[in-house]
Amino acid sequence: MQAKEPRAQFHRAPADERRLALIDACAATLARKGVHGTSVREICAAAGVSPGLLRHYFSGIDDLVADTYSAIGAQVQAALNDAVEAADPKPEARLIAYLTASFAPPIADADLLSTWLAFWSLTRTDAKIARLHDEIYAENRITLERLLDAHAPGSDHRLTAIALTALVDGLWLELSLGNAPFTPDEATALAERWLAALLPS
Amino acid sequence: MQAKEPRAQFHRAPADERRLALIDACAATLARKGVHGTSVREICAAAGVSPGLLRHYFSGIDDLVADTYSAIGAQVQAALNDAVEAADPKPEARLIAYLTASFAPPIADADLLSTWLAFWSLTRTDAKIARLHDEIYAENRITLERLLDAHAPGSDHRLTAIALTALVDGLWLELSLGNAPFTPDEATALAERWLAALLPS
DNA sequence: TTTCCTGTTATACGATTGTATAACAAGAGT
DNA sequence: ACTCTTGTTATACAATCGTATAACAGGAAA
Repeated sequence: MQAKEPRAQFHRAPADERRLALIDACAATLARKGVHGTSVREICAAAGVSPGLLRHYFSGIDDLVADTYSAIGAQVQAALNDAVEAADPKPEARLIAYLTASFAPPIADADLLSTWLAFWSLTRTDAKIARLHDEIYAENRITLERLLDAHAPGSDHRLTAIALTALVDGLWLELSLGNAPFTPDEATALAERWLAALLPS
Repeated sequence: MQAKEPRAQFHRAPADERRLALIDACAATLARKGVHGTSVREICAAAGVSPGLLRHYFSGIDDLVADTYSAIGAQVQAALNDAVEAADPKPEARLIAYLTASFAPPIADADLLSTWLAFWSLTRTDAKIARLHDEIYAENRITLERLLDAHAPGSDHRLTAIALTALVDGLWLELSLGNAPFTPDEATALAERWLAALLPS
């Protein structure tokens, strides 16, 4: 004799809010459980919602993951821009703020890296994710080139921006992966030193 | 009426050979199908072997993935060392060869990156993988520091090695992800230029 | 208070997952 | 030619996957 379970109580949320909750839950699950452990049921459990609801807001789990990439990418850009605006208005200070923001929260974060790795690995198999990647990185590069130009006008900063992006990404990666053989402060010092060496003012 | 399938022919391979075949198949599957698409059956199909055989050589799929990380890590180190030995014996040439080998095959390779991303993402969830990561990166850093010391003896190259590793990793990453806004030659030129700027000879 | 829309839950489905088990056969040793 | 070990296949299993469907109930509108 099975006692029939009473249907769980629930709250009707505005569409935007629920979509966002699912996106957050997706990012959190990607971070904590990895690609392998991220399933519809796991995401919905993290969002405190029944498994079926995912497909009421997204056409499928792949669609949700893509939207999560979009959202996280925008969050990162926003955090970087915030760091720039919070800095001393001198072009050099703004530039350094942009570069070194990656070595402090919320950018230097193990959870963020984990989700980011998931997106990178999907780049090969998912065309939509690949397009998002190109967009996000192009925007990042343009922003950096603009800051470089404000600091040292006139010359072409394409390759400098590429190299600085690579340096920052590499440092951010090891830092967020954990057990890095250097501190965030050392990473910041490195970025400043390399910038000075390559852009004599 | 189902006609009984005749049992497939098979070849009895030496243990080492079959283990290696499974490891290669695991790497290839990780690269082509991503973490999500890498299953016991998929790996064994790639190895041309029945699904059950995996557990005759490995305690499970996680064990195989860890061994694959070991093997791929060793292959990468070997390729880097080969590049160094093939270079002009001058310390500077050896150092540059080590740094720029990442921008040419077999290191700059989309498949290699895909498997590497899988390993990175497992770092969070799998303790064995995390330990392997630390070992591989420590070895890489020590090698680089040694090459730096041969080129410019006396000073402490810890932070220089860290920064160069980050730069190279970042460039390698974008290059192998595809659609990079720079060529392998430009990456090589960048590494040389930055090295010269930071290590005046 | 009642109605009614629809956001939400619950359940079911076939496909696929990792692993366990037993039958088979390849090929070396005799 | 025969035996015997064991590498290999085939099959089965419970668990979990993504998705489809229908019943339920929250809560704004009337």
